[in-house]
Amino acid sequence: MPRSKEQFKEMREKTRSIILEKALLLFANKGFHGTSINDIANEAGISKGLAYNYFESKDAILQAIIDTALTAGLEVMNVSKLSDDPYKQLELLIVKTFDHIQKNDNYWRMFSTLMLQPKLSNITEKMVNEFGTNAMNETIKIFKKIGIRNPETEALILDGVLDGIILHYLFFKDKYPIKKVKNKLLKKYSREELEKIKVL
Amino acid sequence: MPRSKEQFKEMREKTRSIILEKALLLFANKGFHGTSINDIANEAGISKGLAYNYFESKDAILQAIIDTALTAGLEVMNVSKLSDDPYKQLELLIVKTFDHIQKNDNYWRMFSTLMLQPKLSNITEKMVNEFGTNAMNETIKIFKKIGIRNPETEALILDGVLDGIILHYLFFKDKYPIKKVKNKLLKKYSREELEKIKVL
Amino acid sequence: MPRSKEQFKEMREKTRSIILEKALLLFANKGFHGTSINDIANEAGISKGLAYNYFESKDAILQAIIDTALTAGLEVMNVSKLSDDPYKQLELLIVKTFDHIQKNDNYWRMFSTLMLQPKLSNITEKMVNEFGTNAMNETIKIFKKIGIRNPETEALILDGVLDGIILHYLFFKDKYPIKKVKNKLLKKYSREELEKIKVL
Amino acid sequence: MPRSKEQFKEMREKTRSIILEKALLLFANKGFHGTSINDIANEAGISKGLAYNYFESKDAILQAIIDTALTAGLEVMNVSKLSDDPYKQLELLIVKTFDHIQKNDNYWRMFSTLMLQPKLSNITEKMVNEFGTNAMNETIKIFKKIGIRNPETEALILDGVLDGIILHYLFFKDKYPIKKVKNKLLKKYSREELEKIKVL
DNA sequence: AATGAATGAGAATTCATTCAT
DNA sequence: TATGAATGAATTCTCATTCAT
Repeated sequence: MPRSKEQFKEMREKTRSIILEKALLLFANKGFHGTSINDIANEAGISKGLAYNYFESKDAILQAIIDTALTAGLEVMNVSKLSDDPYKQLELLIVKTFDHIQKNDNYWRMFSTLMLQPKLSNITEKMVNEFGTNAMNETIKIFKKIGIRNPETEALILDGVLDGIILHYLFFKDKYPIKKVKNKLLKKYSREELEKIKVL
Repeated sequence: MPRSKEQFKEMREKTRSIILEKALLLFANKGFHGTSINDIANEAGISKGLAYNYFESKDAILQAIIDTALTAGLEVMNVSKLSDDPYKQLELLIVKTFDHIQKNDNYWRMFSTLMLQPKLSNITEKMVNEFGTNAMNETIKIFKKIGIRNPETEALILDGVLDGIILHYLFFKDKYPIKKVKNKLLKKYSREELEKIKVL
Repeated sequence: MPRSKEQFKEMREKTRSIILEKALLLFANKGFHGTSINDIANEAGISKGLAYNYFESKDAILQAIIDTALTAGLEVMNVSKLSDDPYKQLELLIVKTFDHIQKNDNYWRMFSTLMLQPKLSNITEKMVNEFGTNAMNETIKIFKKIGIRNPETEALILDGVLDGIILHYLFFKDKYPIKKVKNKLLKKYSREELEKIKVL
Repeated sequence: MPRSKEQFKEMREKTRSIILEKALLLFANKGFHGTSINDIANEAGISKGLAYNYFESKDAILQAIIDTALTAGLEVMNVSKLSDDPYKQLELLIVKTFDHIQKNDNYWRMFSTLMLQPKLSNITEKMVNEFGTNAMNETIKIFKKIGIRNPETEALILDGVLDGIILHYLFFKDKYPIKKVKNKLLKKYSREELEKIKVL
């Protein structure tokens, strides 16, 4: 008597997510090129062949990881529906970004190593563009609402500082005083401070 | 008539720097893993075997590129001897950093892809630490001189925003409005603006 | 109410022949090596595991196809019981061969790709020998009855020309003027023509 | 001191032809799919990697074998420049074909296994078409010159019988009475016999 | 110093076959 | 009987590194 469709689906779901989980861990720690399918299979406790039952190539595993994260990541940016106050939105954007990175540091470490790797850019490019454009647009909208001069440039700087800090945090991990930096940033982008530089 | 020792040394030096130059170009465009020794040798117009006469491994080529750049890079940070005015120093730091990245974008593109790749971190770690610490110290010193509260955190933010912008610039290249962003940043870190936030 | 044994047997027989039918189609179109058990199972609408319930290996499927066809093929050759006239028999042999190939071109295309593949010859050798010998004997008998000199060599030539034309037809398919060639061949082996060359 | 260009060229030439020679032998005896690069390298006494220094893929080895043989094979067909007499040409065509096959049986055995294999047909198709068309044209020309009715159909039959006999010979090798068959065929296509069937 | 042929240790991928249910 | 997840051995291909000359 064969297993039921549900049972099979469950099995697949479980194995699939183990593969993705372990692959992410390895990609983040050893790099994409430094990780072999063998590594992933061993770590996931399955055979090399089985990995190919789930993903047609190593690239497809990466693709799946990125796709999964893309959805989650875009959600973070979506602060406009949480508040109408642009100052509050700004605060939320910063807070949620820091939160997200701290909770998903493996993913972002992996992603950072890939982002500028030209050979893989067909996989990452879509991600970066979709994500980046989305973040920028959101930030620009906020700055416009606040009434800051040159909202586009100001957005580039905010996104820059966020990404820069993320980069440093990913590299130095626990040695990086992420909390202090976050608070300072929140102050810099608080209503009081922004009022001062509105006309800059 | 045998060549003089000088001539030999000169030739070696020249070949060596051609290898490094071509390797950097390839690493930046195709990634470290995507570039083979063969590629480098072909591009440099020498044989594969000869490349090993100059560098004992592919890693050693990378090492040499990084070492070379480290020296040049550290020079950029050294703004304290150009002026005694901390505001002027800050301006110089920003201007020189942007200049440096624009003139050495291949190097930084390559470096970015490597920085977070743990397998190569024995090579890059030294670089990052030396460079990063140096930059931080310099920036902290300036902020202290200016009398800003929390100079360490402020320095982390400045270094963050610089690195973030560099990252975006490296990724988007000519599509990135680097000039506008630079000017905005210079304003943000000008005497007038800093006076306002001194007590932040 | 359990199904009767008859019903079960019938179902098995049906599934078995679906497998063989689909396998033949795939072998003919993608080659034996180019066809996976998965392909066959999918095409047959069953699971991979079930295929192994019917055949113990991929080779066994091939074996079964060949065996099935062997029986049908041998029937074609059996012209002696349809007429006593050797000229009529010759005509029938040619006509039936052409008919058979046109109706079973998938089978013969598959078979041709296999015939000279030594690794599979343990499977095909029996087939070729049994079939070939049979055809030859039949042809020799006819030529002897007609009274042609060197009936063995003549038979080799007739079998040769038939197989050669089949090969060309299988390769060129609809582009090959099979009808014209058949008619010409029938003339060449007609009573009138054979009388002329009897003493050749 | 490096080897001279000549020395390198010689080395390459030698290794290359060993690879091709051994590959042909293996392809003919074990089939294309039944032969691994490892087999070829072992047989050729070189490392697997070196084989890839000479040919970029297993397909490329096959391609090279076919290309080499194509040139040689086309030469065989070129009987028109050896004599102006169409009867003599016909005789030469038959004799040279038999000779060629006997001397190159490995090649033709390999080729036969490939010809109808759809997956490889992009490699073999060109060969078959070029070769087949050439042979046909040559034969048609001869039959036209002789003044036979339906020279095209007659050519299809001659080419058919030749290919059929080749096929049988390749399969049965020494058990096949190739000499007798050749002589009988020469008689069938001699001036005397053709005169008889001219009007057929 | 210089060449490029040669090696060999992996890497990704495929697929016939087995197995637990 | 039936399913498809799981295995593992084999296969193609890559490339840093060595070596003979």
